[in-house]
Amino acid sequence: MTDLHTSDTLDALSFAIFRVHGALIAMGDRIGAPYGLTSARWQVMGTVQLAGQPQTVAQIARAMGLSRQAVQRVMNDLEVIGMIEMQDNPAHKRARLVVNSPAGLRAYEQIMAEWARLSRSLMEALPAEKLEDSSATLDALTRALLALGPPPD
Amino acid sequence: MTDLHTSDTLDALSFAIFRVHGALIAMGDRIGAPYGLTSARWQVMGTVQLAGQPQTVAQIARAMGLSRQAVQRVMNDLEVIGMIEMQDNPAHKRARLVVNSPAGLRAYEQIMAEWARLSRSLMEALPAEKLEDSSATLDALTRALLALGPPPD
DNA sequence: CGCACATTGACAACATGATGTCAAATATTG
DNA sequence: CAATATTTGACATCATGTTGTCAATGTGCG
Repeated sequence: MTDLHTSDTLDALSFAIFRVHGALIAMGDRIGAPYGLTSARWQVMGTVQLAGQPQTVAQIARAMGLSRQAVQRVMNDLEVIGMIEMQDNPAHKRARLVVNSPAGLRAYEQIMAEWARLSRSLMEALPAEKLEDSSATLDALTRALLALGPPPD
Repeated sequence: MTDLHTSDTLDALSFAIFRVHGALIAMGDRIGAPYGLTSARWQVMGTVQLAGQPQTVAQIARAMGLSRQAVQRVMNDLEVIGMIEMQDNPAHKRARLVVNSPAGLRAYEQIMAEWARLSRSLMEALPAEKLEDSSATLDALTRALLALGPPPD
């Protein structure tokens, strides 16, 4: 009857992406809550940690694929609650460098430990191969979407 | 050295989900823009349309996996710009029924036509089978996440 | 029937992200 | 070296989503 080779599959995948995105954010908020952190906040801290050295806000934003301003605001909040610290940048008077504070690092590590526990639970039900295939497919879709409509800035 | 069977794959998939979610939203905003609509707005309209009959805001929210309040606000905006209309609900004095207005339906259909065009482009580069597999995997992940931490409300 | 319970719309406060603008700092180029 | 372009932080505005609360409306059960 209807043409099963057109957009139905992509519609379904889009729906699935929206739903799983929401579920991931909710889970991230839950495991960060005991430390006063949210998904957005500890993801930023994770990007700082992953870099291995102090980063500027703009560098972190690029690594996360977010706007500079969005990361800047989260970072300001994190500094207020003492989770990160700003260091002077010898190479740039305005662009200070972000590092996780000792307290921030402790919180982040506990969150990562909890996330690792949850990951193991989740992966008991989901074959690693399927997750890897999905990653590859979603990345390909992302590239195709960006190719059709490049983001500004 | 490190255990490659733990959370790395899920970490990578999570990143991929965040990125593709952002790219989908951006694309949806682009194709809705000529009609004064955004991703969120025409997705709500699409959910109304898909239902096949007038829906309450709460029904639409449940179908989309969003909070009642988020959908309500978007719906109010859509009513202001004449894209949807509210009908009295004989079964409930407060919970009026939403339908797409003639103008709203025209806009939605044009957006869907454009989305179908884009879908076909995208699917030329992405095998339908991989998209279907991803949908299934993401849905399984969503269910597993919800099982670990049921959403409130 | 009548009362506890769930659903619903309305409103408020907040978190997150995008976008736009400006001035300062830095990089590039002629 | 000097003019121009880019990068960056700061600030504002807006769209979207969450959570919480309240009163109005329905539902179901004794």
